[in-house]
Amino acid sequence: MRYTIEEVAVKAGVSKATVSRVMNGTATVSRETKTKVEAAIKKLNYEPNLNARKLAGGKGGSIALVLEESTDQFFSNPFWKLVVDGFITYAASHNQHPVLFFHSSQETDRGLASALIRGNYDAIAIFGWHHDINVIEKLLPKDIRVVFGGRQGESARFTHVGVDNVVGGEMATQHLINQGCRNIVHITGDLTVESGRERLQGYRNAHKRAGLKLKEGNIVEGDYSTARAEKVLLEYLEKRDDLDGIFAGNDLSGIGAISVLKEKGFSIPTDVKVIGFDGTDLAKTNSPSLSTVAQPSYDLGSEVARQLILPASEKLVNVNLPLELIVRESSRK
Amino acid sequence: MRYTIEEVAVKAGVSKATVSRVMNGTATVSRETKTKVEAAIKKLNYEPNLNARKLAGGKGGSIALVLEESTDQFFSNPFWKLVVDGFITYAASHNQHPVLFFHSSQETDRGLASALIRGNYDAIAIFGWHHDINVIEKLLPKDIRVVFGGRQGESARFTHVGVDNVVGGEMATQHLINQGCRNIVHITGDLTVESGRERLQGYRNAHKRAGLKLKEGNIVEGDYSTARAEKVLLEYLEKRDDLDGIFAGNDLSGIGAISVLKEKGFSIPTDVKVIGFDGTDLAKTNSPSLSTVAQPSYDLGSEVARQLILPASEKLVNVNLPLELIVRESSRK
DNA sequence: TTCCCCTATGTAACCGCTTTCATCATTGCT
DNA sequence: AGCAATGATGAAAGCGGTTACATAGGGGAA
Repeated sequence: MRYTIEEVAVKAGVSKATVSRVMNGTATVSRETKTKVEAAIKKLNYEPNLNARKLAGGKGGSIALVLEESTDQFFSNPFWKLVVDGFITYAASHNQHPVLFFHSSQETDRGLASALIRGNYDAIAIFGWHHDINVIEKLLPKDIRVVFGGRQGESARFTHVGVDNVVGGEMATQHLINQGCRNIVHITGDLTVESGRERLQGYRNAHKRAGLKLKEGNIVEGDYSTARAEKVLLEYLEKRDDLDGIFAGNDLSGIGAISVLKEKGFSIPTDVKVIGFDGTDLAKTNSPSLSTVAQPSYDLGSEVARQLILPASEKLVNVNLPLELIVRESSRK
Repeated sequence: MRYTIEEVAVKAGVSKATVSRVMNGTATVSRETKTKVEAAIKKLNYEPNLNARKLAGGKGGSIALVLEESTDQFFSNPFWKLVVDGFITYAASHNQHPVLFFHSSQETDRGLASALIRGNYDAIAIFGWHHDINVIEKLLPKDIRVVFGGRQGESARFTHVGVDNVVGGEMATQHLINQGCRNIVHITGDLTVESGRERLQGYRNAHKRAGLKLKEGNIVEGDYSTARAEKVLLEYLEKRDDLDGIFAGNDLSGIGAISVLKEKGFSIPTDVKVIGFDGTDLAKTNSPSLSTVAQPSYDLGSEVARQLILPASEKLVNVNLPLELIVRESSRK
């Protein structure tokens, strides 16, 4: 059976209270007593009962990572692998064993909130949330720390770690313009998601700044998937074929675009230059290799984890991570 | 603030005990009282405190899915997506919101066990475990149900849901033999994992049954990844090139094998026939499409979830799911 | 009617931990 | 030497549930 704090106390010849103090470092305990208690803990292989601890008001040292993504997107986009890696690795190095939640769209927000509440985590990271942030704000107890990943938060209560997708969209578009493109198609990301809308905004901004007129017809709506990008680009090409550049909402879409272009006999980058977004390995290994605006995905994960684990006293602030333009074959002059 | 059982009791005009009984259905309660209590619960939007409940000995209704896979493998192999999908979907349809654990190899087994213990789940599914099953057996309290996925268990205490990998290996190899292959290379899976060893055994069995002599040199060790398959096959081809069939440990490896073969000028399936394992979409969309021994991945996930959720009174039994030979271009005559 | 059993519900103990409050021994100052 | 401040520790009261045990009606059999 599992030992309890009582047994540790007896073994160490002290009271439960003292054992608790030693474990949590919440009060001064003499060196001597501390040593005794620690020895007892180790000898008994004692694991505190988290339920009891949390019930009594203590922190449990458990954190959760919520992924509001279809499993399709999640598994097909290497971006997520890096984020998760960064998150888990950072957490592990701080002795935390994070738990993952998938929030499939079939479920209600309340369902998720309910699961999170019941799970009683100290801190929760949420990636890809594209609902009303209020749902979370209302449903979760105030003492649970929440950090949003990859999103520009508008909440006073929660912080976020992300990238400036507007700037990213500008970088990508500007690059194509610099390379001589004048008729750039944007295969958007998922426009129900903030990042998708922001990258589109960047695309608009770059046109304005360069004094280029933007044809609304050049904006075709994707959803971050390869299949969808291929489909919408094909539809686009049925109507016009004078494009000379494509800014795809992410690498997956960019790869889809390239495969369609190749199939249709366009030469890349001579006829059409293409750039993606995310900076995944897929872009690197694609043929031709795909230029991209790279997000520090791994760092995104680890920074979020860092914020989650920071002591409660620490004041959190929003963090914007840098983007990097990576030029490869698909957009060379 | 969150309401407690006490407040529900007051609101309903009954005692805490009765509220508890209504929630858990652990004793007979009159229709009338039951209705009152349920109304109170609904009106207050009451969510029981899981910690308190579990502390008091109740079941919490939380289940965990542990994935003992490198995130690399996990994200690159669509097999896992289906398993997770099946698991989550089944659980969701039974009002369970499962939690995922990644067990990165950096951590100690104890670390995982410790996290699991602390998390206090009612039931735990473990996929891809390739350590001593005893670790789990020793560390986890006896009242936690554990089901292993994709593994032939040898434990009296735990059940498993999986496929017969030996038979699968035989099916694949036998198929190639039927197609006329006489010099079949086996790019093994990860031999540190049971499934890898079993598929290899099937490969051996098929040779024996067919009365074919097996060249040990034809067994090249992969690790279920595409990259590794390409590497070891290239090494193999440097020495001999008279092979006429390849049984790859999984689809990922099969795809790697095909790309190497194509590059080296072999024609598929004319010169060399190839078959993979798993039945992922990757096999279907590959060019040429890859024959495979399909696992019911989705069902694997959902069956494990089903076992996890079954009432405690139910006696669990090991389940072997059927495999299916799918013949595609890569192994046609 | 009386006794017994069964149903419906309340009372209170307990799960394992944290934390407030009280106690006691020191230590430092005046 | 006397007293306050300080440090170390124990006792006990919860935290929000579950459940064993007790109690109070009601109905049927004797």
